[in-house]
Order: sequence, then structure tokens, then C-alpha cells
Amino acid sequence: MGIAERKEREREEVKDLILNAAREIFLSEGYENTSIRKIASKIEYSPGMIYLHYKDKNELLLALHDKAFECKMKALFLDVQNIADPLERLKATGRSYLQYGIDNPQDYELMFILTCTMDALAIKQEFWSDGATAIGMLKENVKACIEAGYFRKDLNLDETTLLLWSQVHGITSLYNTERLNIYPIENKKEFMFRTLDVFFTIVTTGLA
Amino acid sequence: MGIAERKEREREEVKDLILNAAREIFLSEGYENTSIRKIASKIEYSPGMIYLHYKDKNELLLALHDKAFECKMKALFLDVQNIADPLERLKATGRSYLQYGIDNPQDYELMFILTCTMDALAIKQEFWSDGATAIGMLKENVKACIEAGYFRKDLNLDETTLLLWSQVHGITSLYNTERLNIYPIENKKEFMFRTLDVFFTIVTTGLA
DNA sequence: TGCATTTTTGAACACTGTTCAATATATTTG
DNA sequence: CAAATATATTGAACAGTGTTCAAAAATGCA
Repeated sequence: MGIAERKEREREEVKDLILNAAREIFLSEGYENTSIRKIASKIEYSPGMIYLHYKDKNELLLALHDKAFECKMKALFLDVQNIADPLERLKATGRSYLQYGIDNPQDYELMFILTCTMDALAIKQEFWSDGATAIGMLKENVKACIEAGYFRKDLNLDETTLLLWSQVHGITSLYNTERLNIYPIENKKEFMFRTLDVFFTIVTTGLA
Repeated sequence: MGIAERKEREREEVKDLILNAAREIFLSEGYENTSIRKIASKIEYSPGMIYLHYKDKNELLLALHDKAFECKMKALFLDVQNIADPLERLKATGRSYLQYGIDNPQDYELMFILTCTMDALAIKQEFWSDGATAIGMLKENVKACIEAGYFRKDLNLDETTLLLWSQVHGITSLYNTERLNIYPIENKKEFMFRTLDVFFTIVTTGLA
């Protein structure tokens, strides 16, 4: 009998309904102002009902994190895969990452700044596989740069990968947390991309 | 008559009493768990009393931010001033910054990650002068590196300064927000410092 | 239709930041 | 010294938070 299946499907539908409502509130009002009660009232359910689908708020936020990774970060890395030259691919990845980070500050916060997501993973005794996969692709790119002769062969793969990741993350997060307001520059975004270009310049002339 | 002066002094003492209690709770329990009621009960006052000395919670957190900058960040930059060679001074600053950031994650969050501090400044229509001063000193250091012939003369000062700042901030914040847990490395701190060394290596061999 | 099972509710608990009339303390004046 | 004024402090109240769970409503099955 298909009742169990239908129930399961309905459960998934409600879970998605919650997630989409949560996402809408999260994107428009931010992390601090996303409350269980607001989500519940948006989909016209009681607050307690959400806890029948998500263990707690952190798990719900982790689901939002997963969606952002699935929909955006994955696409970001796949989009640059058709760039044959590994160095050009690396540069394009960095620029796309920065662009995505400043265009989607809420998602970026959830993915790379807030610890509630890491807490949710820790409780489930799970690994941050989304992050590991993304950085793994970056690592492959670095490896290709070494093999193509762009970077020195004696470089440590993980160190070089972290170097790149932390550079773009640093610029992105300083901007998103308003720390770059110390610069009285009209076009801050251009300033950041120019800085990233300086980085790529010294990487190419220095790592080779 | 010295009554007004005494009152003023007493007000400052109470303000300090609040700040020290807040700091204790903040350092041991973190940002999320630092509440006005906890601070008030620690110093055996009513919650409302705190609002006679600090406009709101953000202003109190900004005061904690200021203290961290005053006590630690300033000392960090002054300590390296006796290093004559500008490049060695720059490297030492970067390493000290990273070390301070991972040794004092709560303070670091307040100074360079949380936006509540920037919100408090914005409401008071004030500039983030603590940050600007610190990065200004870094900029001076970069300038000295250019003048000493370590870096190319055509480099943009602000871009190069941001390059350095965002690199160390990136490593520090990725570690503090547990994102480096994707690396199954036993000694993560060593890994970070090695990465920073790679950065300085490419900076010296590349920026020159 | 009646019974059993599942789903959903919403009040309750212990918190949070913040305000403000009432109270308590301290100072000045008669 | 006592009364009047001025300052300091309180704590209840408001509107919110995440979370739980007994009770109520809805559904499935005989």
C-alpha cells in the first residue's frame, strides 16, 4: 500500500515548505532576525511543528547552509571547469568566490563565518563535507597549476591551497563585516578585485 | 566644591565595574552568552542600572572592543617597532597578529568579525578609528618595505596593505570559525604558520 | 461508525534586551 | 537638625527568543 510512501512524500514537502520560508526570512532579515516563530507564522503552522522536522534551530540553519552550497558553490566550481588553463581557472574561481561572497552576504556568513552550522555538524558527529569538497576542488586546481609548471614543484599542496582560500575569504569577510569602511574609497568592490589581482600577480611571478 | 568631581569619579568606577564584569563573562562564556542580566547580577546591581552607563548592549560590547584594542592590539604593533628591518617587522607583525587571534578568539571576534561593534559606531556616527590606526601602521610598514627596496615601487599602498591584512585575517578567522577542521592535521597551528611563511616567501620573491 | 494511530497545537518554561514609574539614597536649603 | 530638592537605583512590565510536551484535532483502519 502506498500510504506510507505518500506520508513520506508529504513529510518531505512540509520539510521543504519550512526550509523555503526559513530561507526567505533569512535572506531578507538576516541570521539574527530569523526566528522559529516567524517561520512558523509565515507558513501558518504552530512553532512546535517545526521541531517535528528539524531537531533544533541550528539543524535548520545547517539545512539552509547545505542548500546554499548545493545550489551556488557547486555551480561556481563547475562553471570554471571548462577553463582549460589551470592558472586562469584558479583566477576565475577566486574572482567568482569573491563576487558570490559580496553578492550573497547572508549565505556567505552561514557557509564560512557562523559557527552554528559547525555546531550542528559536530552534534550529528558529521564532517563538513561541503566545505571539504569545495576546497578539495581548489586543491586539485592548485595541483594542476604545479603540474603545468605555473607553480614550483616543492610547494606543499595544502599550504598553498589554504593560502589561496584564506586570501579570498579574508577580503570577502572584511568587506562583509564592514571593516573596509576605514578606506574612504568610493568603489570598494573594485578596490577588492584590484587587490585580488595584485595577489594573483605576485603568486604567478613568485610561486613559479 | 569637589562633590561633582567625586560623583564623576564614582560614575567612572561603576562604569569600569560593569566593563570588567562584562569582560569576565564575555571571555569565559562568549558573545552569545553574555547577557545584561548576568553582568548585573555579577556585580549585584539591577539590570536597568547598566543602561544608566551604557546606551545599549552594543555600546557595552564596543567598550569591550575598545579595551581589547587599547590593551593588546596597540601593544602588538608597538612591540615590533624596534625591529629595524621593515620586511622582518612586517613578518613579525603578521605572526603576532595570527598568534593573538588564535589565542584570543573572543576578542578577535569582537574586533574583526562581529558587526555589533560597527553598528554601535555607526549609530554614534563615529569612525572605526582603532581599526584605521592599526591598519595605518601596517600601511606605514608596507611603505617602508617599498622604500627599502623590498617591494616594487609601482605597488599601490592600500591594495598591498589589504593584501597582507586579509591574508592573516583569512587564516585567523577560518581557524577560529572551525573551518580548518576539514584538514585532518594534528597540529593545525603549525600548519597555519607554515602557510603564512609561504605567503611571506612569495611576497618577497614576487613583490620585489 | 467506532477505535487506534498519527499529526498538530499552543500554553508553559526559562531565557533575552530594554524602558520607566516608583522607590531609596544623597545633597542642599531653611 | 528637619524639610525639600535632586540624584541614583530598582524591579516589574513589555515584547520578544528557543524549546518542550500534554492535550486536542485529524487521519487511517476495521
